[in-house]
Amino acid sequence: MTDALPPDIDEVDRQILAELQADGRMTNVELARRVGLSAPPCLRRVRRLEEQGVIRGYHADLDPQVLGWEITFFALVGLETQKQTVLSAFEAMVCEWPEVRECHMIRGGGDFMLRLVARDTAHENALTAKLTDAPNVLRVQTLQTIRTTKDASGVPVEGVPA
Amino acid sequence: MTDALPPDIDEVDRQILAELQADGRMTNVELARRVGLSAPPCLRRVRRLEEQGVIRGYHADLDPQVLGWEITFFALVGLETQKQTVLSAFEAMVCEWPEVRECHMIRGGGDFMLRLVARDTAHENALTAKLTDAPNVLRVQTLQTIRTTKDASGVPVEGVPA
DNA sequence: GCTGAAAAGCATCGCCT
DNA sequence: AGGCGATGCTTTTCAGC
Repeated sequence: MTDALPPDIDEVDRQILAELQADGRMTNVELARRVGLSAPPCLRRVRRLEEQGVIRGYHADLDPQVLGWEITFFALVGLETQKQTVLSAFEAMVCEWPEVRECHMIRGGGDFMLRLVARDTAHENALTAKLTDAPNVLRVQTLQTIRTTKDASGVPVEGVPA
Repeated sequence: MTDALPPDIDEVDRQILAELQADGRMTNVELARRVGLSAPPCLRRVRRLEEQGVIRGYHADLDPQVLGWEITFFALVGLETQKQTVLSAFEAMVCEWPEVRECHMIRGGGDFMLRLVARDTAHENALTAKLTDAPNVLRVQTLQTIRTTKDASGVPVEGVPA
């Protein structure tokens, strides 16, 4: 019933991760209280999880719309070849665009899934055109987000029943 | 050259947002130093941004693989109807699955884009089957992530040239 | 709206169990 | 490994500008 995890992460570590994923600015004293430890060992565990790379960082979660990003959309991009140099060049290009927030290679090469933000429809169209006109791009399918019901950027901390 | 933003967010606020998006656990003293303020007004600005909803929260960023989530994939789900009750029921169902991390309605109804995590291929297949067999689901297309080049969950804080 | 000082609370270290 | 106590820093409030 228990998962064998590569670095030894026990139940207390999981609780710590769940708490910090929910509130990354929680004080160590409060965190220690919640997991039933005193402050020093709790902090030692957090530092260890950071050093091990289990915790990769802490980020403020900002509202895109308030900052002027009215539109979130996805783009499925197909390239003309699967040549490694072409794939890498495409990745390098889109990673430099600030509107591109995520870039995932899918299905073994030649296809990418991007998540982008845009200020308005005109901006979205301009970005789509920029993608379509980029070197070696064969097709671009955009999927515009109408509404988002769940947006949990993190991962489940507990193992779940399959 | 300057954007007119709904709640009055000035250049210092933007700097604060950029810093906290990059490091959500930065101390207020360090943040104040970086934006060229003393600690008290800096803290007041952060609190105001939190109350206004510009900052929605702070989260630890965890490594999915270390926690046993080897696979991230997207699922494009088409429903049989666009009836509001059916759409809401589908959303409510998938939002309860812990493996579903994001749920976006796309293209005006009837279609959803999900981001999911799975422990292994068997788990992924089980999840896909569970989606396919769910009420009113017409088709499911899964897009498995091979590698991720950029994964910036946040948004650009500066306006960008269109 | 900012600065500066002061009080309360927190992070962090060394040592002990 | 976890807990206790001490120290220095941080947060937070409150006058005063």
